[in-house]
Amino acid sequence: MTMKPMKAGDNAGAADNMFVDSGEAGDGFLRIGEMAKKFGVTLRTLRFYEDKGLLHPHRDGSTRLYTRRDKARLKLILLGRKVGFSLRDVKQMMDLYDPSGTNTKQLRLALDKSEKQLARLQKQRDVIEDAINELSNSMTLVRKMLAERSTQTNSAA
Amino acid sequence: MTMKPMKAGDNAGAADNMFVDSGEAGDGFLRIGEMAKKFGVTLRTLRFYEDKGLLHPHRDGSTRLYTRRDKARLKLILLGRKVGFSLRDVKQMMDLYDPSGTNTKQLRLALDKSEKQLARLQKQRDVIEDAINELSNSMTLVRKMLAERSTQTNSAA
DNA sequence: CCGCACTTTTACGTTTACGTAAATGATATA
DNA sequence: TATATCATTTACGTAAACGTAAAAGTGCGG
Repeated sequence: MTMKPMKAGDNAGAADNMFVDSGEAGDGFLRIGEMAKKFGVTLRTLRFYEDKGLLHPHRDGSTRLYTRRDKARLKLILLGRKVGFSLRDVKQMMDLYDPSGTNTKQLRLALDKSEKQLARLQKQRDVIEDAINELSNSMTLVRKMLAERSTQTNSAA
Repeated sequence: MTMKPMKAGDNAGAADNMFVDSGEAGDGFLRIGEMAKKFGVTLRTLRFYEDKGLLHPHRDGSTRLYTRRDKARLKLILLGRKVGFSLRDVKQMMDLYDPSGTNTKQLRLALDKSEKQLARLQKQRDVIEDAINELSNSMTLVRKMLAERSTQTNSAA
């Protein structure tokens, strides 16, 4: 009876309860490879996040074991990245999290940062719109120049 | 009396200038500081562009002298940057410019690159729109959480 | 002749989020 | 045992577009 270490991808939505805190080996602990696959990131990324203090997986000897908490944190990190926060910002916000409190300060900070980030995003969008317009204009010009060249039989500068 | 070696094959009096200069040193030759001020870039930027082969100002000894041609090129560079081209792309397109030809190949390359860049820009815009929406949603959530917290107990008088 | 503004070259620093070895260890299967 | 897969740490590399000294040369007014 070989207890395999369970290939990643087979345990996607199984153990997801919030109150299991087994001291020994319980399922729901992912090794780095499984964690990476589950979230579509690389091993390097997970180690990097840990190095930056964003994740704190348990250890079995030297092997990282990711818990439900780590999954929640990673989910937040990836959301933060998606909306354009730097990892530093994400960390700053996460560091304020206190499971035994109201987290009002954390929420305020998050909201504050979010407002600024939203402004940045809107500005970026405007810049891009501008670029799109300018580029479109240039392309129209170039197309005209090419059209002229192809209708002309010959010419010299 | 320093006779600067004028390039013979250049465009003598071509109708290409868009600005009238006021602070030039000599016959329409700008020194680096004037050039920088005129275009709103730093000295470092001009030297950097030269180092990358995007600009080729003349020299009076060791002093850079920017001609009308350099101004036109810089204008193009800055336009390229604005619409999101890399300096490498800009160089690649400029390197194909031949004042004695029809420049069909250059125009085609520019158009090709432009189409791809336009696609990238539109994609970026979409990503940003996505981010804006996600962030807005998160903010709504956070606001609700904060509202709950403040309607519960207390309140700072 | 002095000082000051301007310019020159060289070259390392900055930013962000990882990529990419290199060398080694641990576990599992054949 | 041999092989394969997964894991570890350390640390330099990457990309883009310059920033920022550092140390020295050039030109002009006073």
